[in-house]
Amino acid sequence: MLAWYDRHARALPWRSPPGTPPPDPYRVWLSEVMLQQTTVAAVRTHFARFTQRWPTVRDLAAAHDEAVMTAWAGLGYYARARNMLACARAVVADHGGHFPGDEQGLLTLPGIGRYTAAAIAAIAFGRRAVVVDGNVERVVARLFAVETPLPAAKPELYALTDRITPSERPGDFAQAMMDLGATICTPRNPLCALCPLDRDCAARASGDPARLPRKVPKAARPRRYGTIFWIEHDGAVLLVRRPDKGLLGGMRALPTGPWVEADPGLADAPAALDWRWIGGHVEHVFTHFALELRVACGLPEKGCASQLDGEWWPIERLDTAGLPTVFAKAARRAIEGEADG
DNA sequence: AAGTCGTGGGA
DNA sequence: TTCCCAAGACT
Repeated sequence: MLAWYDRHARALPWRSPPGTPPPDPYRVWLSEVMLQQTTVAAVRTHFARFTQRWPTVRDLAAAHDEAVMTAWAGLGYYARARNMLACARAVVADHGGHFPGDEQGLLTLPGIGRYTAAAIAAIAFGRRAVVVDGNVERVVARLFAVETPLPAAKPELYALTDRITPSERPGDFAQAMMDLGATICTPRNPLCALCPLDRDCAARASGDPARLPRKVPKAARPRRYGTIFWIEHDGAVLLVRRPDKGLLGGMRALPTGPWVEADPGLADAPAALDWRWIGGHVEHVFTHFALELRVACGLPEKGCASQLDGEWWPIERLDTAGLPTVFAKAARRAIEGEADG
């Protein structure tokens, strides 16, 4: 694996080349948190934005919550941003501005679980650690032809990964396994002819490696309905801040009621206005439900507008508000809908 | 310990 | 279109 990695490692902004000294732990940590359940392509821009604006963990710890949440907007899983900020502040307050170098210490920090602690320990500190992400699970399930379906197979896959993890260059080994999973041992149509583990792979020998890992079927995704309230006054639109806990927690948002099983219409309107429906609707898919939104447009009088709770944000600069994608879609729909009449 | 938590891209 | 998936953590 290490020989393969020396030749085929992906060059990524948060990495050092194979066999060279490890990168700054701050950059390793930042990239690992961003990469949780998120594609490399999506992380690139946000990683550059964060490291340019906050070059050290002390800079990030001193940042305003709002600035960090805005910079994170669009990446998804917003609890990561809140945990990331809490983690940076804990590193400064409790660890003198230096990340702990061992898994046990890393695990005590917010947003760092078993995978991330192992990855940081191996990649940033050269510690031997068992690094198991989705890629590694797939590679190892095939290598040993593990028939147990996920997620029940996780302990078994962890033990098998432990067995093949070397003490030398543990960070490069972990990244090699992940690169292999991302580029060769892919979920569908693995490129076995290019794989350095070709002759050792039990699934390859069986003739149908893509069959593994087995997985338990997922439940169907329910559909929910909601209304977005586009409240416009004097070239600005009313934005609110969502509560810290729960879906899209802590993010700036357009006013909306609960998202429920049947179309709520104007039931949760934040004010008694002469609402006008924008044509069409907005479709957005979350992890565990699909959402269908209609947009209601209201134009308050001056006296009424000043009483509404929230921020009046200039519509021309709405792209700087740090809206999660679902609200950015709704805003687009509202602006287009108004233009259509 | 199953459910919660985003988003965009590829097949 | 629809489904699946991507360097998981937290409760």
